[in-house]
Amino acid sequence: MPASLPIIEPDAIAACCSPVTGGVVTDATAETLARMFKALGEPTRVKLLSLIAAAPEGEACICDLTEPVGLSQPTVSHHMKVLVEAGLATREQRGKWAYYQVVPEMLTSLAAALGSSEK
Amino acid sequence: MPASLPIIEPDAIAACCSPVTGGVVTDATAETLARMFKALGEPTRVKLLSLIAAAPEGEACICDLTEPVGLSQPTVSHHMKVLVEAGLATREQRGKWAYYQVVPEMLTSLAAALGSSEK
DNA sequence: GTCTCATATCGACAAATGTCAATGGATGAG
DNA sequence: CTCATCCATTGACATTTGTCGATATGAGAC
Repeated sequence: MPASLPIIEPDAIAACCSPVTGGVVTDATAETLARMFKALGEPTRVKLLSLIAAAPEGEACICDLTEPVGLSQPTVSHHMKVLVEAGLATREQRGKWAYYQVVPEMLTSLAAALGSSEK
Repeated sequence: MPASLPIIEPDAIAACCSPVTGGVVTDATAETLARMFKALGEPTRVKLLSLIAAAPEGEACICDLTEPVGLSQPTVSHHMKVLVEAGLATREQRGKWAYYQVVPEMLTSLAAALGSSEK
């Protein structure tokens, strides 16, 4: 990709995205939602999010993650970048380590976009 | 793909999938969730689901969908197949038309897998 | 039966994606 | 300073994916 897409901000969905089943979504909304769903569309990334959420303090570095998922360090780093760019995780550099956390508000926003058309 | 994957049944997640943020998910759970998220990982398919949900009677045929999404009939048919195989939509043949509906339970199950780690 | 219409499938193609080995940067220890 | 460690980036490759035109299937209408 020529220039990577802007990172989706935590409040992007709450503002932009009407629920999928509550009227036809705009193209922009479909695009935004799809970007986040696509990030969740790989088993490895689902597991990575799960691992981070379950880790002590709710954070983990790359070195904590490579062994559980059984992939190389560059590959895990790549997956984490995808998750961060989708707004589903954050990255914080502390010393030599990069600590990743999940963004729960983003997950709940996504959940809202899926299910909030209850009648 | 040599043989297409089995269609995910509506109650598959409720049984299999612990919430992503509520402990480390199994490989099987990550796989199942990722299959459904991947189906939602295309703007076109998000819009298709939205269009069907918003259609009268909550159903639509391919011919109703091609014009709104601006894609060819084979392409729309392909996308709908993906959604059906992910368990997010159903297909019912009535006369010459194939009527598609969304599976709301699947969406709510997915939402539950995303957000049900509230504390 | 034939003909038409709605849809699915096939074949092809370009683009995107997941993966790794090798390399590059940055940080802290000595 | 040098060295080791953690991570990101690069380049390469095979696989997957989205798209279309062409064709096949299947269900009425006649």
